[in-house]
Amino acid sequence: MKRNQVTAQDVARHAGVSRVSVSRTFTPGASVSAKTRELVLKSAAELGYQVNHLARSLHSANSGIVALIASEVETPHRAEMLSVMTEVFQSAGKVTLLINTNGSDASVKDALMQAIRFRTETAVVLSGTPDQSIAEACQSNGIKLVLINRADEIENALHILPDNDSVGEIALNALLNAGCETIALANSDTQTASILARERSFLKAAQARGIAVRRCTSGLTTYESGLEIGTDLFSRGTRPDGVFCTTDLIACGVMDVARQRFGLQIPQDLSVIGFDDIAQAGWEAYQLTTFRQPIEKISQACLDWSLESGEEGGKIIIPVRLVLRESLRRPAL
Amino acid sequence: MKRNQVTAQDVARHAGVSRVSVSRTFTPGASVSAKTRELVLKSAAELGYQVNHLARSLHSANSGIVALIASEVETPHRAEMLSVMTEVFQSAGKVTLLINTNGSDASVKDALMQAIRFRTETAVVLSGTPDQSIAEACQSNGIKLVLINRADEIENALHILPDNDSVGEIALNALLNAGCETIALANSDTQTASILARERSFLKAAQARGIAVRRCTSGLTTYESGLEIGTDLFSRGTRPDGVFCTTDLIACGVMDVARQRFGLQIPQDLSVIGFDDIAQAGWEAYQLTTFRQPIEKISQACLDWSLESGEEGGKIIIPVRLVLRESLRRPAL
DNA sequence: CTAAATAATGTACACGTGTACATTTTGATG
DNA sequence: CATCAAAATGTACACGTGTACATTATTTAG
Repeated sequence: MKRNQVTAQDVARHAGVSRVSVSRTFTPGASVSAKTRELVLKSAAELGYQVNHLARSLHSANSGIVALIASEVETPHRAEMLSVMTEVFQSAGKVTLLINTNGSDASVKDALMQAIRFRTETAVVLSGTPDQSIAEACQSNGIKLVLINRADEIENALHILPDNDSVGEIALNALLNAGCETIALANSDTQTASILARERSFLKAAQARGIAVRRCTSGLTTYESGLEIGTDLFSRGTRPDGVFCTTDLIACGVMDVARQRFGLQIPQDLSVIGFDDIAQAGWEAYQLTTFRQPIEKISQACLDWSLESGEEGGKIIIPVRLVLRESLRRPAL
Repeated sequence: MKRNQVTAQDVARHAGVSRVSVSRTFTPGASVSAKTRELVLKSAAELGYQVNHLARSLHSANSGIVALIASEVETPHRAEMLSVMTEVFQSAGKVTLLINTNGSDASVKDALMQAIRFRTETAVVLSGTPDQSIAEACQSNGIKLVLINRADEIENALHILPDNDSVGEIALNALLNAGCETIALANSDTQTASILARERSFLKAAQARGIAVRRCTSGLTTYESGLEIGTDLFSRGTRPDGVFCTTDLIACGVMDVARQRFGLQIPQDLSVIGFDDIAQAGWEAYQLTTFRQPIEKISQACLDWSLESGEEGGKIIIPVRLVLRESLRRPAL
């Protein structure tokens, strides 16, 4: 019950050379005469031969495989992240295993187990937090661990996270500069490290100035939650005229419900700030002022660290930038 | 320069059993006593051992790897597709290699070469069209080929495409039922098989009824193209009051420019139909009537065929369904 | 042309795993 | 306890590749 595939042996026979000559032809820097290389390449092309990287990688140190572990892949921000990540890793000759951790809590562990089974060089965790035991299992199998937007510290892993602490101050300033007087914060109920950090820094900045903030949370980090939060915000109590949403999806929901159900004009009646700079934030219907993370830089940092030989982890704080659009009454300076 | 990893040998030593016993413990249906199995599992957990699937797969027929080949992964429809596909394949114990073919034409070929190198069981091509030579190379390496939304026929490959031919008739009827009198078609300039097919079937249906259709195309299949097309549609000639857009992204652009720049009300002044049913189509700001493909079914069909032992290809036409929302004046019956 | 140096090829083994076959252990039956 | 069947374990090899080492062919230096 063997699978039918073209092997180096087949090419060797077809080209009338030895099997090692085939191997050497496809090994950069190996010693083969121009003539036999020619023969081998021709036969390989004819037979449709490609080096079996699975076999190669059980001999050499590197498998050339990187695992991307993420949930909610269909979400705009995640999808962009994955797109850039795959591009960056591919341009370095790596190949990416996309492991979808939908829902289940245990699934991050399962995902990392898969990463081990396929002897991934690196595992980039974009959602969920691995516990120490599985992290150790990764490392004892020579797998480097990168955590994106995770607060929890894991020994020897690389942590990449946006500068959430400075976000609150910037957002608050922008809202105040826009002339907002009743400030609100819209967040999901998800206990994700990064959105909690944004919330915390916003509340802290407000407290430092003695400004009251109405905090309104609901559901998951989705557009639909934005609708709910918006409904709650505008139908009860004093209407806020400035909202910081921890996510663009939530912001879009808040904006839509503000306009459609409450007849509010943006930015005349309401200023909104989001986070992520998803494609829709730039759409005419929203023109949302939001924070952008340099996804390319994050991906590049992942790759660079992944290629390093060292073992020690680290922490990279990525600066974020406020992208000014029309959802603020007067652009902040 | 060996990589440090835990092997079955290590586990065997640690558990005081033979290496094969370890192998058998992780091979369903193999004969191991409960006692040694216990020992092995305990040691494996302690050492963080996971079976090396790369090594396993060069002995057995199946690698357990499936390749998803796509460009524009950050796009809503693609992202959803990938999300569902990975879920479906993962639930069957497979692992997915995401290969991003951004831009370059040759890159589909490169992607398939990667698929061969990693001895993928199946390669699902979501964008770009492979030529016959590389398709043959895949098959001589035992890789099954699935083409999604590709018109070109490839020997022994599975072709899955939506029922584009019936789309035109349905869309036209819906627009006419909504009372539209000046009909337009908005499309990108991309020569993608599926959107060309939709355009053709729409024009054909209109011609069969003697209805004139203004055809307006521009750029890539993006939101921004929608803006351009919309600008062109509403600033020159008779204003259409019904538009079929071959893609939701284009539809969103058309809707936005219609409202923001031309003050048109939807659906009072303009009825719009899209295709794909991306998440944004359901957002309050759009409420776009659009066609939905059963992505889960498509993915499942992929998986099923992938698991089949047979070699022969086939063609599956997937029915599409019109999702009625508020972008049509009067809902079609 | 010979000797030495270099390049090219061949041989043998290693990587980590699964499995056919042979062997040993266990358990059941008389 | 003896006998036999079944279960468990061990041995040896295979999967497709890379590479150290030995060997042969080719080039260079003298």
